[in-house]
Amino acid sequence: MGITIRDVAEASGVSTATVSRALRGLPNVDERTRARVQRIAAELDYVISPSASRLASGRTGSIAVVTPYIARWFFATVLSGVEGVLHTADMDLLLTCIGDHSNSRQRSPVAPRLRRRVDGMLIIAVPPADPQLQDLIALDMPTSMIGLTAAGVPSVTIDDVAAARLATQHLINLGHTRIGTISGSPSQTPFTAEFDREVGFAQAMSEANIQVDPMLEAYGHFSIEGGEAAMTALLTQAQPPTAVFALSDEMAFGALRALRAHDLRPGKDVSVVGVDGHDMAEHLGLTTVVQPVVELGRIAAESLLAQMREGAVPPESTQVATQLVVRSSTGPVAGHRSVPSKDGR
Amino acid sequence: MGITIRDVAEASGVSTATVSRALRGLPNVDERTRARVQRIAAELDYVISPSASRLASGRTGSIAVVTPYIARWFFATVLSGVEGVLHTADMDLLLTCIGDHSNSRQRSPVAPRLRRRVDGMLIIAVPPADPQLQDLIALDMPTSMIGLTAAGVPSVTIDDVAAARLATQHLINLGHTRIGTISGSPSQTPFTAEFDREVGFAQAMSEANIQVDPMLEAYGHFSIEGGEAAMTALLTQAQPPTAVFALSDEMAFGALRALRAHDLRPGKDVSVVGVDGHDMAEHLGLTTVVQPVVELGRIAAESLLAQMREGAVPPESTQVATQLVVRSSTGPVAGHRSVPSKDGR
DNA sequence: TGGCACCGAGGAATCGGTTCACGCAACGGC
DNA sequence: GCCGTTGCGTGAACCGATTCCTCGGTGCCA
Repeated sequence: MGITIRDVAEASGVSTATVSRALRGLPNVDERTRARVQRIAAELDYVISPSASRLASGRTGSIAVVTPYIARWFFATVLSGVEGVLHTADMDLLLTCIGDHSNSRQRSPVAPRLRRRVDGMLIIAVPPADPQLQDLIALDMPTSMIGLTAAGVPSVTIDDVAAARLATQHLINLGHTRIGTISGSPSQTPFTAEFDREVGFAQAMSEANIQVDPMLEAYGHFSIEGGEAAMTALLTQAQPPTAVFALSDEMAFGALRALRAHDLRPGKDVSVVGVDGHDMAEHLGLTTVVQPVVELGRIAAESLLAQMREGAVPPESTQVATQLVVRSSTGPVAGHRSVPSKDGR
Repeated sequence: MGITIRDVAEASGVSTATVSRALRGLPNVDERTRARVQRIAAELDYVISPSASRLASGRTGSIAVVTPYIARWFFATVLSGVEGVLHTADMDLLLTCIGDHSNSRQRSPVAPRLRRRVDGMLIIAVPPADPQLQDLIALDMPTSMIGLTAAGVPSVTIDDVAAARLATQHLINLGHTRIGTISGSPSQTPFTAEFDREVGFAQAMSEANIQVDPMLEAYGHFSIEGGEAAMTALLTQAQPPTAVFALSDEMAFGALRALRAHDLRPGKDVSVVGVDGHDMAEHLGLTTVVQPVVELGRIAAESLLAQMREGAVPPESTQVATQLVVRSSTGPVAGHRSVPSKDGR
């Protein structure tokens, strides 16, 4: 029922070898012959069989995207950037969710499923400690990572340390000194970003000679609910912070909600800054350090394709610039006259 | 360099035919033989070549997911449900973004790319008028649709008419009569859901003998910004509505924001209800009709797999129940004593 | 004019499984 | 004792491209 290359070859009066070369734009085909073959293939509505092509050539023409979550904003947004590039490059995108640590046992390991099945891999922000990560890297195929670094693997990230410093310095510039943090979780396997953002915060604080008060550190597990609970915990202290740095926008959203529940005005009574540039940040008036998430996906995909094309390994890592966007959730500490800020770029 | 089935056959002292059957759990293999083959395959770290298997069997073991958006909440959430099922069924998930109407010209048509490449298709809420949709259906392969119906194709949806009625009746029960709507757009290619939700609204209004005021209809293009603009337009009328039904949660978010900008309290001065059950709805206190989005994806994927397994076509369409969740964004109209509501289920 | 490089093209081996058609042995029923 | 099953297996023909090797012809240069 399917038209094969042989049908096209017969109809064009050439060999299958020539048809193959003609349709793929390879050299050693007369342009008139090529045109004829293309026309006849179109007339016959011929579609190449990917399976046969893959078997014969050894190339699969597909890329696996491995991610711990699909529906979460950051991951879905990166994915859309990746998809655009792969679509244009005419590559198949195999989506594989590795699951987070909590349910990864229920999921069959993904590495074996990828062997012989794809030509390359894109890995999105899998926690470095995830046991599956090593298996993936051990597959030893062209790979590019997003929001995650590993020795010997090209990656695309933002400078999380710098981003956190930017956010923290913004609060400091506004006169805040009692600055709380909402980070992920003390024990669980952290994302790379989590660790770096904590470092950036500490750096900014120490540069400004402000002592970090361990009482002002709360954990929000990178979720909205977690952020809300963390902020509530901070607010109910004897000496609550005047400003809070949330390691992610989603936790910052929760923090804003907690403020409202306590009848406190964001940016007036308590300032909140996040990191990510979540879609909703604008609509909630959240000051945040924006990272170009779609771009992250695009760049990583391009880098992977380049890697596969040449064999010349691209630069180990790319870092993408971030930008502080000030909105209403941050403001000067009561009684402080703000220094005209030159944040962002 | 790769281990082939022949290597396994030699090492086990059987033919490749037997190895093939043994590893795939087919009958006509002695259990002792099967165990031995499995052990040796494992020892050799043998991985079947999907390309060869596909070519020989004619089955690809993969499913295409076709969607207009990847990063938007509804689509990403459906996708995560789909992925879970396909992962468990050991099927490859080929992600293809068809693009929305505005940029679909830049994108190469997806239908030809899918031919001979997948065993089935899942189509997520593509607007029925999208020209690509016909090409996809014409591929004539097992298909299941989500949030979209078409003659002869099994689909999974919510009852959008009922959902809209539920939302509208809730407002009516609270005593509102001047009820505005924020729908998508008057001219553009609508989603199925858009049309049905408008119908449901009209039904509920006419059942309650309330005249629909065409001045109270605004367009929000299913985006937050659009919803904000639409609500602003409604508020600046001579006789603004006391309640607004937004056809999607995202537009409702924009509406809430517009309220805040006008110093109006949601649920007190103006009530807002949405449809979707967006993650953020809870955190913004939005009353909404919740649809089980992950479930939608799961059911559709299961239905597709069933369709492929048997050949017995499953029921044309599944409709999933929705639930009204009342939060703070809706409240009785000023001076009205609410009837104890029995909404939702 | 002989030699050489190059272009366009064909023949056929190959990729690595799947599956059809059949072979062989043991077994049970009559 | 013969025959039809049933259970296990094998051999070999595909599946539909890709690609290496070969080959005739042509134009160019010495």
